[in-house]
Amino acid sequence: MIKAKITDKHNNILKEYGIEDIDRTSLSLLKFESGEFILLQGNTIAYIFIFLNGKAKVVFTAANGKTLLMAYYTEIGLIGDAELMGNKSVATSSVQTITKAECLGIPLDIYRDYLKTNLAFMNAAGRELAQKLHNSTISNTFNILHSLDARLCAHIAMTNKDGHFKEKLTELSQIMGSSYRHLHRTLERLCDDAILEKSEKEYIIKDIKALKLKAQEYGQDI
Amino acid sequence: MIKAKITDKHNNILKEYGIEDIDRTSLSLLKFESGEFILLQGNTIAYIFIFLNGKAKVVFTAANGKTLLMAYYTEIGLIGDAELMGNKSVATSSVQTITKAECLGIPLDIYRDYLKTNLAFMNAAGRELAQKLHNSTISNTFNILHSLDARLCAHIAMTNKDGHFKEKLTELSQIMGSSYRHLHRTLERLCDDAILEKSEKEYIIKDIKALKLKAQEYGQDI
DNA sequence: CAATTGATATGACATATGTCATATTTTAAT
DNA sequence: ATTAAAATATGACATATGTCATATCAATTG
Repeated sequence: MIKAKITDKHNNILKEYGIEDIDRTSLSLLKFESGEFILLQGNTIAYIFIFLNGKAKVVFTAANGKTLLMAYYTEIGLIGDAELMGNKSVATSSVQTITKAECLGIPLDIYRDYLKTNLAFMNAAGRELAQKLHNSTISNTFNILHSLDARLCAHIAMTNKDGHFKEKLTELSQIMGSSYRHLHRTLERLCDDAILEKSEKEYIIKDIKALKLKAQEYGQDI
Repeated sequence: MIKAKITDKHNNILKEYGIEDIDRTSLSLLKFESGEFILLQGNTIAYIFIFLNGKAKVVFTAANGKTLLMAYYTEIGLIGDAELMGNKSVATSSVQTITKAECLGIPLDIYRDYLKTNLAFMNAAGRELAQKLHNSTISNTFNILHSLDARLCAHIAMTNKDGHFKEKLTELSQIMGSSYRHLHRTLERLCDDAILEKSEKEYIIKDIKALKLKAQEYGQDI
């Protein structure tokens, strides 16, 4: 992750969150490579982030050590808001980029009190938190009602990089909450159905329409 | 549901939410019988509620019409906060009592703006919303990692009324996201294992320890 | 290069869960 | 009380998913 200076084009974003009068020199534009962690569950949170662009996944590590996929960031949104609002100093989940991504970082040592006494910000953060709760509900519903097949298709569609799908399957089975064996079987079937095609080192998405159809109305983001 | 007047003993609760200076005569103490709906998904929300006592379940109706169990209210907490914070005028889920329950009702036509410009309330509501999101995450994780058996035990333990378990099984299978057939099989097995016992019209909880053990760390409430 | 480890691949079998059919019982309506 | 509708109960079978064993392949290290 490298730090850069924020520019005037970020002004309207800050304004959306009601924090346009914040000191620009105390903010950072953070550029993450694919695979980097923006938040790591259990670690102290030093910044609240405004996710700007790219894609990231939210994963939660359960008490038994299993790590599960919870949500994605694909649009502008807050990271760390749940912890700020909940008065938690450590991250309650992890956020890991799956493409290059950019965030604005707002240092909490300076601005925690400012944010929590800023009505416009509290309203914006509350609105996002409500949306995240709703997304979590939708996701929960989807998980209960659908098979790995559908969840996997949703994941592949979401993480789609120009028609290629390449992830470490051992890890993927973990975050999808399935066994490696079953994940592999399910991928095999998607190949049999000509939705995917296996090449040497990755899967090619051959039928994105069918993929999205199987993923159905799994319309969660952020 | 019957309305009653609030009393001085509610003052400290109002204070916890930073709304102790609200006009008492505009508030109602609402008493619900078991099975009544405090919120009905899709209906306009006229009040934000402070759940005081009793037990209630949060259920969500998906696009396909299936209704699923999301959470419980067992302690003091807000109902309708997600909609208020998310600027939704209609309920995004339903809340139905499973015992007698009491709520304070704060009429939104009068107090919506007041609440959203009240920093203490916004902080309290934000804190609760963050907690609900976290509970939803825990619940989601539990659902992915565990079988109906464990989820059912958690539900029976949660709704336990002095050792008796009596619910409409067709409806229960719906909200647990399982088929009736499988729910019945699972209850049968709990009887085989002497955790439940079937009597004429209900199940008796014979081994609450074993029940809670199977339900594991499903520690979600509100 | 050999050896070890992690990742991928696959068969065999067990358990979880869904679907369908169908019978019985209970509840509600006439 | 009679009938219709809803709820309960259960068998049979199919599909989803997990566990275990094992083989191959790739990457890493000494």
